[in-house]
Amino acid sequence: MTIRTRFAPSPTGMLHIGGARTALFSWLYARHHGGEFVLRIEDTDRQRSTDEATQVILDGLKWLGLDWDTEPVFQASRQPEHVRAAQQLIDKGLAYRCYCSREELDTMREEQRACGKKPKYDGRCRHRREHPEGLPFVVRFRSPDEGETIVRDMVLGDVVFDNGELDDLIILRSDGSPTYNLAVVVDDAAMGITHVVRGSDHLNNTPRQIQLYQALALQPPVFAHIPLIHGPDGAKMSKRHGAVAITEYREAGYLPDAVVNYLARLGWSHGDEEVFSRQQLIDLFDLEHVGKTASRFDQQKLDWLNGHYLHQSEPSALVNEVARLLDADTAGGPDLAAVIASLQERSKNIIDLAAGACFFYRRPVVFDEKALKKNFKEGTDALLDAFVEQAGALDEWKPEAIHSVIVAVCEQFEVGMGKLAQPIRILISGGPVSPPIDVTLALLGCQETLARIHSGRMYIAA
RNA sequence: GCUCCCAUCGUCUAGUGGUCUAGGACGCCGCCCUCUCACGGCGGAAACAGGGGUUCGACUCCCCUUGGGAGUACCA
Repeated sequence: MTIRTRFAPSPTGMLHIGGARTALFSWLYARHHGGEFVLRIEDTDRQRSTDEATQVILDGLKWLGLDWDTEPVFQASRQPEHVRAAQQLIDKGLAYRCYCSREELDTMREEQRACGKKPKYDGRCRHRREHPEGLPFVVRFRSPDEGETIVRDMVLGDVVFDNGELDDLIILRSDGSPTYNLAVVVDDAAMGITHVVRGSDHLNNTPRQIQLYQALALQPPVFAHIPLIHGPDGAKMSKRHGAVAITEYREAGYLPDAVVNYLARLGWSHGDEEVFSRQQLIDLFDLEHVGKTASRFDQQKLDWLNGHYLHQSEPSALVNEVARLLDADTAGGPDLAAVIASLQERSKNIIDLAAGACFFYRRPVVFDEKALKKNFKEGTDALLDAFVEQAGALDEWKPEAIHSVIVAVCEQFEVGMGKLAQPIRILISGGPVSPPIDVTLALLGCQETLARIHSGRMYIAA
């Protein structure tokens, strides 16, 4: 049997890190087993679904590299199927029309809550015979009163629910549209989904869905409820709790491979290992090693992993993203890939890279006051004069040659390299931080270096 | 409130009755390297929530307590 998993987000909110991990685990499970991974947009709530959210889901998955196998299914388009299933249940006497108003239901629940009981529909329309003309109604599933329903979960093991706890849920709204539990069952069955991997916030729905599978005489899939990712405060990820659209991570300078690796390790593990390529993840991933405990989102570890992947990247592979986030025109300046190479090991994301690259393409207009004060002392001018003279006479403007000049000048004046390197660095970049000074100057070019040193000294003197 | 889930360093986790004086990673602290910032190297502090059982022996199995989380919609 071919394994087929799906990711079924609702486009009512942005796809965040939690949803992205659910998609990742689902995708990994399918890819590991050589199966298929499909996408279904659960847009049956027409009021709250937005095209923007749908776009974030699609863009986010593409960015992460989680490819899906067939055209995405928009659930709303399958409404006729859902209605047909509901009718089938009515015909079998397993569903019925309920004419209770929202107000009536609200009061009922309030009363139950007041008595300390779990709010449940009491089934007052179950045995109603007459069908009043023109009165709005919903369709409810007649759920069994006796016995228990067992969810056999690949992550959590067997979870037993007492059927008495489950009330008659609405499967068709008064406008005739299907609700989640009906649609998800009908569609998962129709799409041939073999394994449902989803967040454990859905665990409580699962016994209801299993009952629907049984009522519709359909084969239920295997379930795997993965623990949720909580925000740094320990609460569920939501718009309110620091949940950021997954696409924001791209803007913040993260690499998709790093995000994927981080997300995979949140809940899943493989011994002591931390770093996994995409292919290793596909080869090694399994549901057996997914833990049961919820985890917190740890930005620092993501940052570390991102740095790791950034350091390992080919500079040329980073050019486009850096250019996209760089606030300067690179035309006429040093080769961006070479600049990136010089900056890589001291950056942990694309934003750092872009920020560090900026001065290569734009002359500094202001100079860091603190750095100036700290590094420009009495002897500095003499050092700079000597450097300018000797560097200007160089036949070859290469790091080694530049390095030799700096060393020679410092030896001549019997001072450490920092006495000269720092003033130069500040003059050419505006601040006290850059790649190694010889590499930086080589990249900048002889003419530009000397021009900046000159104009910088003029500015400071003024 | 009720139902369900969960419980190892601050965080992510390894650990499936003895190999645990509990391992790794991030972060943190110290040292080294050093032209800045980083990278890197070395070292360190840091956890089995509590209480009962079961067992010759519990981090590992069972129960209770406590703590955390989810659900409880004509949302998904």
